[in-house]
Order: sequence, then C-alpha cells, then structure tokens
Amino acid sequence: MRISRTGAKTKHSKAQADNMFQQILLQASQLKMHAAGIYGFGHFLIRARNKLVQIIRKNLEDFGSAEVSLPILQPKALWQNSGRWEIFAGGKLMFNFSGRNGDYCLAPTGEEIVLDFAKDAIISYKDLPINIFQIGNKYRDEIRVRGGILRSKEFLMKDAYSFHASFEDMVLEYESMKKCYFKIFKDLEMKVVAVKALNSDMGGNVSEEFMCFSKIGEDKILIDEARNLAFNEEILQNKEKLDELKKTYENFNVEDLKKVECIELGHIFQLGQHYSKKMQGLFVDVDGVKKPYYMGCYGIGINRVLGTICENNCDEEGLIWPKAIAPYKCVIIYNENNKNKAEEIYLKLKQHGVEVVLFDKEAGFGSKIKDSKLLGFLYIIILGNKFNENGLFELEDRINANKIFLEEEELFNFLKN
RNA sequence: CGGGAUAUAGCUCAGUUUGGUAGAGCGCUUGGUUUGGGACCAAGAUGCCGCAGGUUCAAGUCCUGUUAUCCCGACCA
Repeated sequence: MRISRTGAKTKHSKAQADNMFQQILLQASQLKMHAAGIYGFGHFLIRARNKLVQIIRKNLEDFGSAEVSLPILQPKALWQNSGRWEIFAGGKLMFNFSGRNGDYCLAPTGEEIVLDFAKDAIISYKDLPINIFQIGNKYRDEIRVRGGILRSKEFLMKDAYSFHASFEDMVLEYESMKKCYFKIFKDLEMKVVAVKALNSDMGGNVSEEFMCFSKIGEDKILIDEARNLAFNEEILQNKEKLDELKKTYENFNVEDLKKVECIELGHIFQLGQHYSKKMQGLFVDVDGVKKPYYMGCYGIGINRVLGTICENNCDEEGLIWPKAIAPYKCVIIYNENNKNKAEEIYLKLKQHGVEVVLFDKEAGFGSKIKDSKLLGFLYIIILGNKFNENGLFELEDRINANKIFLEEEELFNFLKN
C-alpha cells in the first residue's frame, strides 16, 4: 500500500486524551470521533482489527462454533417476547425508532434474535447441541461513554450462543468455551483472568468475565492468589452472592483479597432456560415431551480488545503491535536520491507476499521516521544517505528496538518469514 | 438522569474580569532552499466567536434559553 492513498493524516502534536492508546490513535489519525461514543477507524487500525477478528474466528471454528450473520435491525415484537423491550427501550439504553411497519431497535445484544433464528434449527433433541457465533456491530445508548473505543455507542462484538438438551451439557460446553477463550487471548499475547461475575440483565445464574489487568480499566476485581480465584467487585457487593461464596469457599474473607484494576474483554454466561422459557424456545426430548432448551452465551468486545492491545503495546513514540495483528510488517522510507530504488524494493516485497507500505508522501526525513513509528510498523526500511554510502539496507526493528544492516537478498529473506 | 465544566481558524488555545476593527502557535497553499530523528526563508488563504433570542449607539465579551462535548456517579463487551 502507498501511504499517500490511505488517508492517514498524522498530527504533529500529541492529542489530548486520558490514556496513551487514544492519544496515539488520534494523533496517528487512526481514530476519528464523529460524535460522543461514535468513532471512525483509519486504514491501519481497521487492518489490525481485521486480523484480530480473524484470530477469534479461526479459534471458534476450530473449537466447533459456526459463524452466522443475524440482523442488527430488529423488530419490537421480538423484544417484547423476552420482556426486555421495556428494560432497554424504557431505560433508554437502546436505540429504537418507528419505521414504516412499526417499531424497531438497533440491537444492543443478540439473545432475542438468535433464539428466533434457532426456532427453525432446533426441533428435536437430535438437533442439539449447536453452537453458533456472529461478529458484528452492537448499539447501546450508553449513559456515559468512556475511554474512546473502550466504551462506545457503536461497537464490534463477537457473540456466540450454544443450545443444549440438558443442564449438564450446557455446563460442559461452558467449560470448554472458557478454554477456547483462554486460547484466543493466548494467541493475542494477552494475559487475562476469568473472574466470577453478576449476570444482571442478561439472565441466568453463573457467569465469568475475562479481565485484562490495566490501570485504564473501569472494573475492579478481587483476587485470592493462594486459591487461584478472582471475583468482580460487584459480585462481592451483592449480599446474596457473597453469602453463596462464603458457603462455597471455606474461610472466605473479602479483606484478604487483592484488588486490581481491569478491562473487561469478554463475558461468558450460563443462561440456562431463562430465554427459552420466555420465548418458547422448545425442543422435543427423547421422552416425546416439549421442553425449553438450555443456553450458554459468550461475548467478546472486539474494539475493547483492540484498544487494550494498543494500550499494552506502545511507547512514547507510537504503537508496537504484536506480530499477529500488526496491520503491516514494514514501511519503506527514502530520500529523493533513492526514490527509484524504494519503488523497486516495494514492488519486489509485494511480489514476495510481504505486507509493506511505501512512504510516498513528501515530508522531511525525520518526519517520515516519526510517522512510521507512530503508525506502528514493526520494521522501518530506511533508504537515506547511509544507503548511498554502503549500499546496505538499514532496518529499524521496533520490537527489539535496534537497527540492522542487510544486503538486498538478506532483506527479502528476513522479511519473508 | 443528578453534580461540575467547556464551546473562538483544520488542530491546540488566548481574548470574556473592565462591551469599542478577530488573535497566536501548529497545520494548509505558492515559490525557493533543504532532506537522518516532526527543516528553513518569503509570500498567502482560512472565522455566522456552537445555535436562538434579549440588553446596548455598539456584544466573542453582559442576560435568558437551547444544543453539543468533556469530567464525577448508576450501566456494560
């Protein structure tokens, strides 16, 4: 890609923001706030997000969750069935409006629509279990947006749903999905802990959140390191839940727990028959009797994961993406003398399948280097005076923070891997 | 929805106290000199001072209303 065609327009000075990743993304022109909680994503950021999405998708499909696509624009009737129209529309947490044929909403979550979808898919116990997921925008009229893309009104979410003939089967699936989640975050090079959490409006009784330690997070969790347990602070403030925990764990003492600030990246739920009972989600069991099925639901806030990765992988000068989701591997910057050589190398690298950007905008040399760091290229190929002197390609490595000089063939071999 | 704050050039902001011709830095355009860590010189363009009323000879500045944005609480992936 030629940088001149990407619409990237970096700013000279740092953007003011309450955290590092927003400051960098705004300065790099990769995030554009169109309104409160409504963001546009630049080319480089969206490329990273697409790679992130692909890692999640691959893991889920390897696990045995099948991708589908369900509508975001949904009719009121669906939400009345579950009894949540009042909760979400009444509480002004959901965008809703009147259309030509009645009232609609932009979905804040997907239980209603997936249940409607499952009505055709699930007739008999022979049709169970199934596990499907989708990746798409969700809309919530947040009372207060915060942290840029960490909490916005429009956000990309992966939501998966599983359907089961028995409680036991649901629990088994839940436990394996939990493992799948750990694998996803491992592939993303993120350290997360699963904490016991409240189900709130989602329904059901058991749920766990996937938390990444971060000072910019809104959540607080309490950890019992000795027993390898962690809880959302909210759950410990709930008397009923606290009593339950005290029964489950011996010598459970809130004061002994260690408090840590976190970002909630995902949340998995055992919904049980909460929705299937309300919305007539029935199947015919072995005994010939119609019964409500058991459900699990599993979400990941993709924009939130993306923001967290940025926050955890940057320095004063810009982003240093994890290899797996770096939007491009390298950028070529050059001075006037080396313009033709840069063009030649650029085309060759592309032919070799290297994800490369040509810095073909006019700017001072220092400015090109600064922008390259800001935008988060892993390697910066520098064709300046030194190239004219020794004919070697200078490669600045942002991951290891060093420089190496390579012959042309070495350069190709290095970047091909 | 409660409490606090802000709104002036593309961006960051000064000017508001004490009403009197609209400002700076950065960015942008043109020409020239540059080209290794956000270069320099010269010339230039850019404003319904958030919006609507009001007070006044005169409003960016004072008053009323309104909208948007930010921060603190409840909500959440």
